[in-house]
Amino acid sequence: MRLSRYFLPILKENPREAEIVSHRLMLRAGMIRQQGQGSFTMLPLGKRVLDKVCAIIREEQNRAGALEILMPTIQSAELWRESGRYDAYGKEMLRIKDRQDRELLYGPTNEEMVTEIFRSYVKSYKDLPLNLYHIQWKFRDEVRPRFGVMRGREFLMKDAYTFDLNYEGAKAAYFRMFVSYLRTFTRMGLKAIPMRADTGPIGGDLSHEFIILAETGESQVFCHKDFLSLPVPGENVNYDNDAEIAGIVQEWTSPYAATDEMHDEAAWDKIADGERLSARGIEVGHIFHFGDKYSKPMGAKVQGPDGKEHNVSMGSYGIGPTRLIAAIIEASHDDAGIIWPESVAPFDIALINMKAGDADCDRTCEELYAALTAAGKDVLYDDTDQRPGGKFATADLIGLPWQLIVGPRGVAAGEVEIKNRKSGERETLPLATALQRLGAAA
RNA sequence: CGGAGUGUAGCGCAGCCUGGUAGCGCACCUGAUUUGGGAUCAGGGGGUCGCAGGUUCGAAUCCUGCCACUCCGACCA
Repeated sequence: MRLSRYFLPILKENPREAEIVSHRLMLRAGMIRQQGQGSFTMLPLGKRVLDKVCAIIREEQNRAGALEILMPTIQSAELWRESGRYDAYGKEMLRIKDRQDRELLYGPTNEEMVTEIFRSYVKSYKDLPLNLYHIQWKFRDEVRPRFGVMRGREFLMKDAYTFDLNYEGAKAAYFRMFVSYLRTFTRMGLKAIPMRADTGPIGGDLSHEFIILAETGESQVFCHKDFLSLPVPGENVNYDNDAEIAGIVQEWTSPYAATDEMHDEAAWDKIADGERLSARGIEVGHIFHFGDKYSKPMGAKVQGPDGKEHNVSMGSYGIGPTRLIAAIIEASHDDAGIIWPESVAPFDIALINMKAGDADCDRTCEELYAALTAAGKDVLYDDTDQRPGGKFATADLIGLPWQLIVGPRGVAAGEVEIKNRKSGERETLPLATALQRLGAAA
């Protein structure tokens, strides 16, 4: 992509309304446009990051056996009356009426709808387990939206819903999502720590929040240092092997970890001083087993091997992609701007032409652009006639992992410079070597 | 929903107290000189001063009501 043809409305100054760093940087880097309280347009750069984040989520959901669907945003009040939640859900639910005066709502979540889908097709235990997920916009009329996309009113959400014959099956399904989440967040360059969450009236111990550590996190968290070095399962993890999956979950739930709501001072005190990690965290995912909470009132039953009908045992598993983007920035930035992990960077490389209009610089840049693009790299080519300082500042701000800098002095010597955004290291290299370094055959 | 605050050009702000018809920096357009870490000079365009009433000869400025947004709290992915 040529910057001269791109839409990248960067801001030099901090917008007044943005307090936290991710909100500031997303606005400054031209990723988002606020359209109202807690609602945002994803501009081209932001959309690219969102797509990368969603792609990783999809790959890991699919790998763990979940099947993607897409449910509507507008739901019928009828459905919610079946579960009893139409009245129970508070003012956060946006209730609307259509022209026939039918009562509708903009979905804050989809348990009822997915349960309705399930019950109308699935009648036998032989069709289980089943895991359906979707990535869809949700609306919650939050009392107080804040922190940019971190707590919006309209936000994108990945929700998976599992259906199993009994608790044992549901637990295995829960574990698969647990492991899938470990892989998902790791692939985004995040260290996510699963922490026991409050299960409320449902009870049990099958609810975890996945928290990433960031200085600006909204909640206080406590955990054992061991989490920082626990191995994350690789691509070859076998989701069909319940014992293997359970073993991983066992390993990841053994050390102490709790948010301040679930904090247990007694257990905390037993950990040696040097082993404790007390930090701020951001919740990026939440998994929850809720048994027959919806299947029972809504009649989602299957016939078991015993010939009897069983209410299916369910769970739901959320990840907020829009929130994740902000969380990644909170965890990875410096004074100059964002530092994208390679897996979610909107482009892989910023190709900077230091002197657009100079025949040698232009030609060299075109060659590099063509070679890198041919090698499958996403390149943002700064072909504008801005001054070098401005180009560097922009490149640092939008945080692409690599900068490939082409200036008249280097070009005359057959050399270009590459800079790693994260480490700040720069190297002057012959063209061919630079290409190799950036993953394109020379 | 309680408390605090802010709305003046695309962004950041001054002007308001003490009323006289709007200004600064950045950004934008034209031209010239520049070009390795946010250039310089000259010229130029852009504003129903959040909205609606009121006071006044005259309102960005004073008064009333409303709206929007931000921050703190209770709540939440």
